[in-house]
Amino acid sequence: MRENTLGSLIWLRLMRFTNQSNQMSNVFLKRFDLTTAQFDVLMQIRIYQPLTQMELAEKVTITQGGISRMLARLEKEGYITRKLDWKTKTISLTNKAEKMLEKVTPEQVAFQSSFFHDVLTEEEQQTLYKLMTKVHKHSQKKELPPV
Amino acid sequence: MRENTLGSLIWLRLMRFTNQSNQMSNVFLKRFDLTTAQFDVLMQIRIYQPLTQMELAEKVTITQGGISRMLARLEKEGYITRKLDWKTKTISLTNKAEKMLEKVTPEQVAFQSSFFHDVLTEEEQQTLYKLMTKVHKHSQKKELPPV
DNA sequence: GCATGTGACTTGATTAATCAAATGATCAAA
DNA sequence: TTTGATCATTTGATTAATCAAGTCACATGC
Repeated sequence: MRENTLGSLIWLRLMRFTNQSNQMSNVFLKRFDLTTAQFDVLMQIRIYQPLTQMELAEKVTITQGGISRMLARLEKEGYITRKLDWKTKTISLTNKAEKMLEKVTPEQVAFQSSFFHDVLTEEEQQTLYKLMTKVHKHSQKKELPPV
Repeated sequence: MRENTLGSLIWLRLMRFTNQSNQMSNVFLKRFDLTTAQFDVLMQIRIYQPLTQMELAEKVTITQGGISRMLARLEKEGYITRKLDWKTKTISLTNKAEKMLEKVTPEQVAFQSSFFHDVLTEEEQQTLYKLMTKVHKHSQKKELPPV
């Protein structure tokens, strides 16, 4: 047990939980023909539109190549448009996507929330959010030690 | 903002954090020619060996197909052996893997822990662990609503 | 003892992510 | 007005995961 610090236990829990709940979310969203990643991207566009691909990639922690292909798929589905302004493509949602999100978002939000709402009190949720925010913000500043 | 319940904010934080720290962990482990997933699998084998592929797949929340290929890779690298007992393959670590883990584990554990240790007090870590354990255990029991 | 079932694992097809090299558009300077 | 520099995006190669169908060894019932 010497090696199992509290931190590594937390890490494992977080990984297992997100992995698993992500899979469940994919199953849940299949009825709308969406993946969790796609829903996430569409929501970010909804909030921040219009924005560039780089900004979007940054927000959802995916590579530029990844966002390029993902947006190509969403564009083919008719959920977004990309227009070339100056040298940058700005992304916006189509009406089709707005309508779809209006319907799907409450369900998906309820689904996500149920993971926490069912077992934690309001106060515990506040605490969890506060702690994870601290941890997340810290990790974004983190430098990897040199090889 | 109506739609952003506390739960969905937590969900997003967790996803972003694990996604990002997982990527960082992959970079960190590259020096040992390992991925985070491989390290995770090897650690589980170390703790629970000997065990079957099904049990292992269950533990690391991956499909049977996934674990089959992953173990094939680890076997080719000389980290594990699989022998056919009755109709089940039991997996164990090789000496090579034991030695490697002895060296890598403390570093990886320290790396994981640093995400939490640097910004949370011991007590806050305890709280975070307790809350995530509750949430995780609950999610494992969760049934998806029917389509 | 043959046929059928079952359980554990593998594999083919598909999907989606990564990295790194290529493309394409604008700007800046000679 | 061509040449190079820079920046955003795309694309080819590779890796790894999923699902579902396939294999293989043993068990069980007729």
